[in-house]
Amino acid sequence: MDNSEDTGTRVIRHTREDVTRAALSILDELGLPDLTMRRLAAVLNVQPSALYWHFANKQSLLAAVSDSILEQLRPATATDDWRADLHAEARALRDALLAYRDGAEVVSSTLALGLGGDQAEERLAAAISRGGFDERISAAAARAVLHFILGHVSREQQHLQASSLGAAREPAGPLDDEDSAGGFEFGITLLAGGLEAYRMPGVASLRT
Amino acid sequence: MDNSEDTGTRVIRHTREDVTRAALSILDELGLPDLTMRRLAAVLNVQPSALYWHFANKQSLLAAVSDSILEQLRPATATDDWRADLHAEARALRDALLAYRDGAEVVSSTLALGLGGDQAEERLAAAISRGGFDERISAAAARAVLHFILGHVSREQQHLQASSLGAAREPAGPLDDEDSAGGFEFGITLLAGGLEAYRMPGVASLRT
DNA sequence: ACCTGAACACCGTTCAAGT
DNA sequence: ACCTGAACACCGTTCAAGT
Repeated sequence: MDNSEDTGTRVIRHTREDVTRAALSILDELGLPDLTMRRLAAVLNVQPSALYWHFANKQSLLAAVSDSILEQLRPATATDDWRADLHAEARALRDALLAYRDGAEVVSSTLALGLGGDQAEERLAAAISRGGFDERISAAAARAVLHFILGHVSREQQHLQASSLGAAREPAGPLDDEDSAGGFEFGITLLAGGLEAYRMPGVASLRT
Repeated sequence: MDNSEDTGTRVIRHTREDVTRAALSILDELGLPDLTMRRLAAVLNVQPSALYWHFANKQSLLAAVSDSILEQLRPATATDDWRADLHAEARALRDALLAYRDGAEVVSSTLALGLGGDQAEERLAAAISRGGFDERISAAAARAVLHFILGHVSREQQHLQASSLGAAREPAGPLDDEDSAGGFEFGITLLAGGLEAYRMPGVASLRT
C-alpha cells in the first residue's frame, strides 16, 4: 500500500499520482460528497495544506481523478462497421464511468468546466468519422453522444446508490437494471440512426 | 420589493415562495457557488436557521429553484409536424435554462437526484408520441433528448461565463455562439432522425 | 522537492426557545 | 406560523517556515 522503498518507514513523501490514486479510492468507497481535501490529507497522513503543493485547487485534483477514470477505458477495436464500433465505444465509456462510485458525475462536471482530457470525445468522433462523416459533423455528433452518455450514467449511478441505501421502497420494478441498460443502447441507436439518416435525407421529410 | 402590507415595516415573515424567489435572484446574479444558505438568509434579513422552517435542506431548496426555472417554459404548440414540435420544445427548454445563470446545472443536478418535477421530460415525450411512437419508446427517447439538452446547455453556460470573465484570450473564434446553437439543433435533429429511422429499419442496416 | 503549523473566511444543519 | 441565538462539526485555501 505504501511505496516506501526508503530507508526506514518515515518521511512518506507523495507524488501527484499517489494523491490522485488516494482520491480515487476515497471517491469509490465514500462517494463524491465525502471526497474532501481534509479527508484526503488524513488518508495520506499529511496536512491539508500539503495537497496544494501537488494541485492548485480541488477542481484540478478532480480533473486528475476524472482523467484517471477515463484512462481505464478499454482499448478501441476498429472493425468495418462504424455503427458497431460506436456502440462498442459507448459501452466502454459507460463501463469506465460505472467502475467508480460517482464516476459519471466527476467526469461530467470536469468536462463541463473544460478541464480534463478529451480522449473520450475523440474516440467517439473517430468511430463516427469512419462512417464517412466530415470532421465538423463527427465532432458535433460525438459531443451529442457524450452528453447523452454522461447524463444517462449519472442518473444510473444515482439510482444505484439510492436503491442500495433504501433497501425497501418500490420493489425495484421489473424494469430498472435491464431497462436502464436498454435505455442506454436505445439512446446510442437513436444517435447512430440519426447520423445515417442525416446523409440520406431523401428517405423521409428530414428538414425542420 | 417587500410584500409588507403589515401594520408597520417590522416583522418581515417570508413564505416558501419568497425564499425561492430570493434564491433564484442570487443564482442569477452571483451564480450557483455563491448561492449559500447563509447568503440567502442575509438577503432575506433572517438567520440562516430560519430557512430550515421552509425547506428541509439545501437540496430541496435547489429543487424548488429548479422547478421555478422550468415553470417559465414557454407554452407548447401542437402542430401536425411532430418533429417541428420536438424542435420547438427543445428550444423552449434551452431558452428557459439559459434565462438564469447556471440554470442548466441546477436543473441537471436536481433531476439527476430524482428531485423536481418532470414537466420538461413529459412535454418532450408528448411531442415525440405525436409521431406515433408507443409510450416506452417516447419516454426513453425523451430522456435521451433531455440528457443531451442539459449537457449541451451546461457546457454552453460554462463557456458564456468563462468568456465573460477572461475578456481577452482566444478571439472567440468564428464559431462559438453560432456553432453552439448549431450544435444544439444538430443534436436534436440526430435524435429526431434516429426516431424516424427506428420505425422504418429496412432503409439501412440498422441492427447492432 | 515536499511538507508543517497556524490561521482566515467561510460552510450546512440542529435545536431549544421566543412571538 | 415563522423566526432568533447559539452552537456543532465541518469546509477550501493561503502562507511563512521547515527539511
